[in-house]
Amino acid sequence: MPRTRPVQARSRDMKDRILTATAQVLAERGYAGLSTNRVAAQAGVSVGSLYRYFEDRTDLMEHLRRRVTETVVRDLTEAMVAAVRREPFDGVRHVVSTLVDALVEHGPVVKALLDEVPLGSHANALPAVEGQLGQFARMFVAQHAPQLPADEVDARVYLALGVTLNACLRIALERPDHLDLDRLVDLVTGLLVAGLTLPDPSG
Amino acid sequence: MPRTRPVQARSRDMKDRILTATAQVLAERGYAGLSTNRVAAQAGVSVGSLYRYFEDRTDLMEHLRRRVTETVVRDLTEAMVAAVRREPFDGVRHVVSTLVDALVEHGPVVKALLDEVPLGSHANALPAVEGQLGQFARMFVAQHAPQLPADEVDARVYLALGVTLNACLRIALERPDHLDLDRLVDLVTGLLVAGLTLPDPSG
Amino acid sequence: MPRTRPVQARSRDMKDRILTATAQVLAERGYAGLSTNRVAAQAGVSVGSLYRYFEDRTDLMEHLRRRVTETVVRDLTEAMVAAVRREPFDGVRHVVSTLVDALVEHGPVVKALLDEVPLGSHANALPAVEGQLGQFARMFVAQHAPQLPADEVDARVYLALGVTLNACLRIALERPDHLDLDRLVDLVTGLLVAGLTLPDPSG
Amino acid sequence: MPRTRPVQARSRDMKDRILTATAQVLAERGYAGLSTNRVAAQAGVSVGSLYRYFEDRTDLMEHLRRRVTETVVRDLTEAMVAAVRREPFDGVRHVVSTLVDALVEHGPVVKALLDEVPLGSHANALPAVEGQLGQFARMFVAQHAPQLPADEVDARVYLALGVTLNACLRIALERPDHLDLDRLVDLVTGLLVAGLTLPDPSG
DNA sequence: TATGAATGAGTTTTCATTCAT
DNA sequence: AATGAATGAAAACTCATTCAT
Repeated sequence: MPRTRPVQARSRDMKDRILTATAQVLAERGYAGLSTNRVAAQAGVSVGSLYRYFEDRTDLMEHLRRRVTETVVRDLTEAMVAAVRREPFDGVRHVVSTLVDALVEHGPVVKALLDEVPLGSHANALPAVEGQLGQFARMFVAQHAPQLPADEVDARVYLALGVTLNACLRIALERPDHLDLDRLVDLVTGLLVAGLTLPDPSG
Repeated sequence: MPRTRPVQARSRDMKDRILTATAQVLAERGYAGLSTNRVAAQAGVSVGSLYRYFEDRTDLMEHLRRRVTETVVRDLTEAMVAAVRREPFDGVRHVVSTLVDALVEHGPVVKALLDEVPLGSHANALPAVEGQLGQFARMFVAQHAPQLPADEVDARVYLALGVTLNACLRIALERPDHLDLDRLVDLVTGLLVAGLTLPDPSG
Repeated sequence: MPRTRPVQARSRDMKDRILTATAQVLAERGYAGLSTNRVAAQAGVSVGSLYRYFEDRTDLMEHLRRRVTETVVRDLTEAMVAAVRREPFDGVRHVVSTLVDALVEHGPVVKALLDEVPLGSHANALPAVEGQLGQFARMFVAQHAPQLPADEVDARVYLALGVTLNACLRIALERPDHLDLDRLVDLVTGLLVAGLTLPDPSG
Repeated sequence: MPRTRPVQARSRDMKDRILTATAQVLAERGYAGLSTNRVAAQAGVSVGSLYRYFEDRTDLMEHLRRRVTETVVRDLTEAMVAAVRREPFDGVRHVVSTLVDALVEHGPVVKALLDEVPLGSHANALPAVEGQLGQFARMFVAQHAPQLPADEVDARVYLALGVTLNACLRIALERPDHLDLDRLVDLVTGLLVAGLTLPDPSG
């Protein structure tokens, strides 16, 4: 019976520990208050170790992004599977609602990720999430508005992604108390469905 | 005939020069690469001068934001005035299109402004713009969907703002070449109109 | 009748104005809060002018010191003249009391002067005052302890100066409320008289 | 046999090195010429390191003060213990002499410490020393002038402290060559004894 | 592998001083 | 003479990154 686990496992532990610490520091002191030294301290690990497991401050953020993304994508995938068995509106609503929940859960980290992205529009702060959503949108269009030409679909999906992700972020991270979360989710759902399926408004 | 312009004019020049330099640095090296020294150098001015004209790094950003905001709001206001004389869809489209154009014009600065805001969703990086848009949305609802209850209006406007601003940002700053700008503007317009006027989807 | 006063007079006015402003700034914001720009502003004068009338920050302080010194020395001289007509103890007490009063009057400026002096012991922050006191001490010794040898007198005067000036500063600037000013002045007087006249303690 | 000393020892070395460098810079360029960068350079250490070992510029000065204070207080305590076994005058003289010696040893640092204190009278630049002296003065009064009322004792001790400390500083740091150190110590001793024990001069 | 002391370039900000007008 | 905009050296402090142990 080995007293030590295989190297890869321990390495995974360290990475996880450091990523978790990063998320904590982010939650407690914001992106501006993040420093590699602080992360290492929070993880109960030396800075040196942090640099053994991550190239770089950038690399660290990249991994954290990946980690969050993976969870959200997993949730989203599940929701998408469940969605196909429901009525169109209910299905979309389920996906939107799942996304909002996932974003709420990772609130501070997501915020930090957004701040870290040096781009104006933050839709692609979570590129994988966006990809997953895109897939869903395409499926939805194929099923409920099959008559749309390919480039029209591209344009609509492009917008729908940004709109949905941004709306969900707003709802998850900034919703004023007097607005009902469920109602907002309803509205986003309606918007998304309309945006994807409405006949060409300019036609 | 005086060889020197009045003090106030020169002072305005300096402020402008520094703000312009800030925008340039922002465009070239991003918000992370911005420093008071760099701005001063770019403006061909001493750091000391920068601090004569601006309280603070914060103050500098605030002024820059104001500068951009003012232009955009001015354009927007004009567009809103013109909009009331048109058909609903055309009016909205005009407003959206104007917003996109204004954002294109100030691209890099807007990006930097967005990055500077430590919030996840960047809808309110340009609060005045958002306010102006909100006003427009409320007017539109009052005119075309007067039957909606007050809190429903609140929720729809809240979402519409985020959605529109975000969509316009995406279009202005990140649009992939293969997507047609005008088509995207059409879509956003459609989305906005639908979002604001569609009968209660859950009802 | 000339509308303008002679140059020298106006120059004196400016100097005075600036020195007064310096004292004010000192009183309001302490030595650390003093800056040439601030002084100029307070005087309602440009920095340029300040540098026309004073070489230097140092020069400015030097002049301020001189100004305070002169007032204190004037008061002290008067007191000394009055002192010779009194009983020894009363005379000394009058001088000490006058010194304390003068220091109280110029409190903040004196403090700043002390802080500005790069020497540990502050006895000679006000060299002229010290000189004046020294003269008085020597007269007093000559009259009341004529038997002391010259070098003994030197030593006693040297100490008496420091002791007296320091004690008066303490009394004027730092006296805790529960200690009676008059009583402290009595004690200093006693100390001074004793220090100057007591027979050689080691002898 | 370990080639490296334990961490704590090395850490102590660094602190010491930096404090020593601080004292050197102080001695060479005065308090005004002190800067964290300069200290680090003098210590042959990076600024970063300085900030690893000291919170702050303030913290650095505080530690330096503590360091000096501790030595002086230690010497003083020893002297006080020895003093009780001697004749009154001899005992006091021993204490005074010890104080002067200690101040001579730490000359430049003490000067800087005095300059750092933003107060006019510098008696309490070394609060612990003053405290220690105060204790001694009270003991002395209790033993040799027990008839004095409490508030009179307060006033006398208050003055005695300032006077003694200031006189010792003068002797240690500024004594002109032609005055004999021992003679001055005698005089201060006499003054101190007289000041503490003389019957009420105003009575 | 892990550690964490050490580094030093870089940041924001202040202020004495100059000089063109 | 007077002005005050402009200067730029210098200060305190931070933090990503390295490397000897």
